[in-house]
Amino acid sequence: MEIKPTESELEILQVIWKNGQCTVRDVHEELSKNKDAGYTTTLKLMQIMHDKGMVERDTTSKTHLYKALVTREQAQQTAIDKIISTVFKGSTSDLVIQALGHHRASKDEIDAIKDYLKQFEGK
Amino acid sequence: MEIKPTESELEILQVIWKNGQCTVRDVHEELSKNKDAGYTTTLKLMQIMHDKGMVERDTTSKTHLYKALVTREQAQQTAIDKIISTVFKGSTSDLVIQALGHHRASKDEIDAIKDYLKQFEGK
DNA sequence: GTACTTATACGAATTTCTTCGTACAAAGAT
DNA sequence: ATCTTTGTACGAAGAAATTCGTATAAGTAC
Repeated sequence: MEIKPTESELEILQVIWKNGQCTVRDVHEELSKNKDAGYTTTLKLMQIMHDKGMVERDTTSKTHLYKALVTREQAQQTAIDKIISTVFKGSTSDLVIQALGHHRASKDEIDAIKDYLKQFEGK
Repeated sequence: MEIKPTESELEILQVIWKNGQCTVRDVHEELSKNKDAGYTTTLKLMQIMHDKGMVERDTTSKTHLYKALVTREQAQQTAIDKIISTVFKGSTSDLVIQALGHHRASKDEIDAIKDYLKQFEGK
């Protein structure tokens, strides 16, 4: 099964990922901070996401509760796969170096990466 | 100015980046290997890209020659920016670690990254 | 020169994504 | 009980991206 959230769906997923579970209103309030769209727009999108199997919902009470079925990790993986193949000629290291070059990471982040790389030492 | 090639535009840019310059037919032949679309579809897309200023073309002879105006590096940067903000909560190191985790890089690649990180040593 | 192939131009249909209006049901307030 | 608020459902308009058909001009082969 394909996991390819659209731009708007990703915005919504971010909110759900952060909160664990959300009502349409929760999501809408959050999105309203940065852009303005009508409430029913958010509702409709979330319904479509449900149709696509991206989220599940608890309809016990009138106000439905949504949870993500697509994990952030899955979405990350899909996103990375896509850009590695479309703009990085398949090269992971190109991606890594480009990422580090333009988004100056903090010392902690650099350290985390160095630690991570240590596991490849002996190989 | 915004640089945001669509999915199809990226496929085309890849071919142009690889070859330096291309005719519509060059691009179309290449794309045909992996997907099937009509020749005029590719043509139309390239014309649109030209309208958008993504490519330039030499129309001296009947068969036009296209070159990219958007560089691969620009596209890479745009792509990274986007996924860092949409799925990586703004964390560059998360992206790097996730990338390294799932796309096992070769030893050379790992070394390249380590070298790259050395420049942050003293800081 | 005539027929055939190869190009570009471009309008328009299709598809996908986004946005919104309207209808209506349920819950809450008075 | 009725009015107001808050919620879902859903059709459909709008916008953006993709696809293709047809017209037509420029080369190529004979």
